[in-house]
Amino acid sequence: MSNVKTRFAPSPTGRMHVGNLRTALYSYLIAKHAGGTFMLRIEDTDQNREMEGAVDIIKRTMQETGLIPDEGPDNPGTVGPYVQSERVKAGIYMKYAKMLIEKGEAYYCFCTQERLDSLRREVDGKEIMMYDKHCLHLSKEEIEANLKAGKPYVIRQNVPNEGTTKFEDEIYGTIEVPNEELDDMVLIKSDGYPTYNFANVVDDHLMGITHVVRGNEYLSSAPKYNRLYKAFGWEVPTYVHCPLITDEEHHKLSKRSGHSSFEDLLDGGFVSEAIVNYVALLGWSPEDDREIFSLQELVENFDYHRMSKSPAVFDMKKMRWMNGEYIKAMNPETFYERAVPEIRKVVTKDLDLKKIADMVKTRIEVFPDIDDMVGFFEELPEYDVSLFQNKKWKVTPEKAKKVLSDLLPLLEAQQDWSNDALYEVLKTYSQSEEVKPGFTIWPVRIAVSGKQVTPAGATEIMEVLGKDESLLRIHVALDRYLSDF
RNA sequence: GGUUCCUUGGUCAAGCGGCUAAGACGUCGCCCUCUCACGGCGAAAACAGGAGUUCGAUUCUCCUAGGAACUACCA
Repeated sequence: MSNVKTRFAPSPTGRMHVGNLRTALYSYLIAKHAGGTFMLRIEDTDQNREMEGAVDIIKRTMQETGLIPDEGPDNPGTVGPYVQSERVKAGIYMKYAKMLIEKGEAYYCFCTQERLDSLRREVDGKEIMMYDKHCLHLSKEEIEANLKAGKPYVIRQNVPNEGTTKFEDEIYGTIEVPNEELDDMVLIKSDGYPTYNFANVVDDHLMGITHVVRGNEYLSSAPKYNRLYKAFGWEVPTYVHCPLITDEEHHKLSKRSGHSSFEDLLDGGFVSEAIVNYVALLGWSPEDDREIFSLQELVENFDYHRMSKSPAVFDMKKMRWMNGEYIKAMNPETFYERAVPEIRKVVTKDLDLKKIADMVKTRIEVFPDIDDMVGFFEELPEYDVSLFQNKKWKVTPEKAKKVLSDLLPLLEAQQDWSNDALYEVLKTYSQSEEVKPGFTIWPVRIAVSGKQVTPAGATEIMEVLGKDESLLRIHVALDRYLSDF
């Protein structure tokens, strides 16, 4: 057992978008590849943004993706509690914040919202604010008096205005930031809750996290966290910042961007293994050309030193391709189970669903693709007579009419309505007429399906449709669509 | 605006001083074929620009340009 310990620390604000999912995945992989521990911590320090049921979504997502935490709210280890609101109640954060005040690394701030607002200014349409250290200069007496008077306060980190702060990231190397750029960020909010900035440092240390894996949006604030570790005299963890995942406009994926959450993808007919697999390859590549990886195979192969720095666009096309690969690799039973509900949306008749499922398996990328493909089994769609036209086989409506009229008595006499037998009938007829089988089959396909493109051969379709329905459809073609020719 | 990071085909990416610059998705073509798909074969398509360092830069350094992230009592 190695001593590597990572954590996934989401805040329960809704569905999990794929950027978060990938962070969780990389965090898991780094721990598991090293034989270490993977932990889940819930960061619910913002009561305003918290969403009912979001914790369940997180847990369910981790369950479905296989990213099972070794420690977490449901299976506590020795460093709990694993939910930050519970840690607040235990007084953990306040205790450490006060330690920082004693060291002069933090201070009480009693500034009102109005005063803070007055510090705000707008640049390029964006509002920016830098705290002016006003309360740093309060005397001991003033602070005491304010506290006694019950004035609301926050606790801020005290960052000097000179010098620079640097830290090491495993992916990005040394990052150095001038201190004057570092705001005196709030550590403890006026409601007594810690901010992410503070809770995260305290918890990661207390919970023994060795590798902090998180999104690259924290890269520029990481120096501030480093100052906190140093102020406490704690060992700084290994940082692994992951490159961003963006939409096709190259903007960070956010909850607002739509079909980008794990659950949205599941709803859209993607399988979770494919999602995990695809997302793993956004920002990391193996040594060889392999692209299909199970979670276990990822654990074996994942070396975080091969992570890339540049942001990656989430490409729905490739995601779909990969999902198609997983669908094709599914065993027929599993596929059948997942396909039936989709087929049932459009086919209510008592047909052989197993055969229909087999037809679509290599033709879809995502389950809802099935809908458009098999609707004609339920009901013959309206179609245009021009569909009978085919340049490759040189079929015209006139010729189609002859073929179908010729075939009708042969098919009516046909007993064995299996695909093979039916194909024989068509082939034999073609030979006697001295035409290619394709010439004969084309009109049959149109008549029987009302479509030029079908997920199966014409005779397979007839087999599923059954004799009565097939003949009925050929009659419809002759009487309704081809009567004028 | 400031700070930080990023920059190989449309997209994901390999490359870690010397290569005809991999591979995958997508696109296009051909083959297979009872249409479509699957499968097979093939094609088009990239080192942002400029200075250095070097015998030699996609690879190292600097500058420019472009993009992104951050800049909250959100995480």
